[in-house]
Formats: sequence, C-alpha cells, structure tokens
Amino acid sequence: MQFGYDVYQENCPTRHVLDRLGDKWALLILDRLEGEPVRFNHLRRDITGISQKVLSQTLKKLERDGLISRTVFPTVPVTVEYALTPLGRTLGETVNLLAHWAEKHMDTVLAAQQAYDARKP
Amino acid sequence: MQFGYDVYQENCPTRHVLDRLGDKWALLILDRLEGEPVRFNHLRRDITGISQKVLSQTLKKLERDGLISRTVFPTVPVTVEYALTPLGRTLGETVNLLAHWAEKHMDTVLAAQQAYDARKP
DNA sequence: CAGAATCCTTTTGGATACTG
DNA sequence: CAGTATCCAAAAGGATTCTG
Repeated sequence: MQFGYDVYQENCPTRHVLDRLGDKWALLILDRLEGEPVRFNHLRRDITGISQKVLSQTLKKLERDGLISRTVFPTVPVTVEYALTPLGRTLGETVNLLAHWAEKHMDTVLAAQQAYDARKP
Repeated sequence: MQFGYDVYQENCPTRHVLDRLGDKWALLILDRLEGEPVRFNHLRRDITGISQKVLSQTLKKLERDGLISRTVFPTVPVTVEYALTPLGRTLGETVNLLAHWAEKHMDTVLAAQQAYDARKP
C-alpha cells in the first residue's frame, strides 16, 4: 500500500505528521519514553548529544501533537515527568519497527556507504 | 521492544540510519518509489514543494545508503530512473506502516494541536 | 533530461546566562 | 530541577544560471 496521491501535495495534513516524525530526535525520544515516564534532565542525560534547547523544543512539539504528556509535580524544586499518551503508544509500536529495521540492516547500510564512497571518492 | 541502550549514544551506527530516516523528504521518496521506477523530473513534479537541489541531494544520500538504485539510459537527452533496491524494499514496508499510522491518526493529531493552542495561545 | 555550481536568505542549533 | 531568553555561528534551503 502506498500513500494516497494527495500526500505528495503541500499542505496535506498527513505531510505535517510526517514532518514531525521526520525528526531524528523525535524518534529517539518516543522510543525512550516507552516503559516508565522520564524526567527532563534524565532524558537529557540519556539521549547523548541533544542540547537542552533542542530537547525542550522537541518535547513541546510532541506534546502539542498529543503524543506525549507532561506532568508537573509540585515538589521543591519542581519535578516534571514526560510519558507517552495512549496515542503516542500506538505510534511507539511503529517506531519500534523502524528501530528494529535499523538495528537489523545497519551493517548492510554501512557496507553500501563504503562501497559508494569507494566508487565515488 | 526498545532500542538497545547504545542507540542513545552518539556515533552509534544505528543513529546514523535513524538520521537518514528522520528526513521528511526521504520518507516520501521511498514511498513514491514503490511500484515502478521513476525518473528525476517525474519525482520532482510528483512530490510537490521539493526543490531540484534538495531532491538531488536526498536521492544521492538514499543511493549511498543502498536504499535506491540509479540507472542511466543513454538516450538523447539522457534518462535516469530511480528505483528501490531489495534493501530499500524491506524498508518500504516499514515506511508504509508509518504512512498508514499518519493517515489513520492525522485527525487526532490535528485535534490535539488545536486543543494545545487553545490552552497556550 | 538530469543535474552541478553559485549566491544569498532563512532556519537551525550551540553556548551562555538567568529564573521560578 | 526544569526550563526561558539571548546572541551568534553553522547549516539548510531557495532561486537562478549553466552544462553534457
């Protein structure tokens, strides 16, 4: 099955969704949130290389899309937990397939890259 | 199932693969190439909004990863066909699931966005 | 037809400092 | 702890021109 024709057109709502998924950090965050809820700085430590600014922005987008929830606990200092919503959980299963593909075919991709670079240096 | 722990670390090869998939155009191109091979300008016309430069760059990356093939026909003027490789075809199935998710849950996401914007104007 | 090259604008992202 | 605000460097992207 392919996308319907209109998905290739601009301003198609599905394109907006794909734009969001087409974010290297979003996929990693969604995957990380499977299992238990995770606090902000915990995410920041776990997902190496993401800056605090970009993490903050990405979480906000995912929350806006209804994929993750943000829960504030009135401790001192304040604690914030991020978790997948039911909607986010349905997407998580799909993301896992992507992750599984990546792990399974990673070696093949790397070999293809090296072959390509050898052909076109 | 989640990613292995190392996937969250920088310079993990799986991250490189996910970076490539985390490209809004790559997903659309992979999907469009299911079915028959497609020529450059045909892709350009079908995938509305992509510039010739970005299409060219994206195709090159996908070819380097071994996901698509590029075949040159010595016509005048020259004709170039892009198609999924067997490897690309295995990924295509996963991409379809993502596309299917997007089409199915698009309305829910849009509603979540409007609710979010209403809460935080 | 299928691009490469160039230029220039827009976006993105990192570093730093500050706040409830 | 969990961010926001600001400034600046880097990268991505569009428009245009040119070519085998």
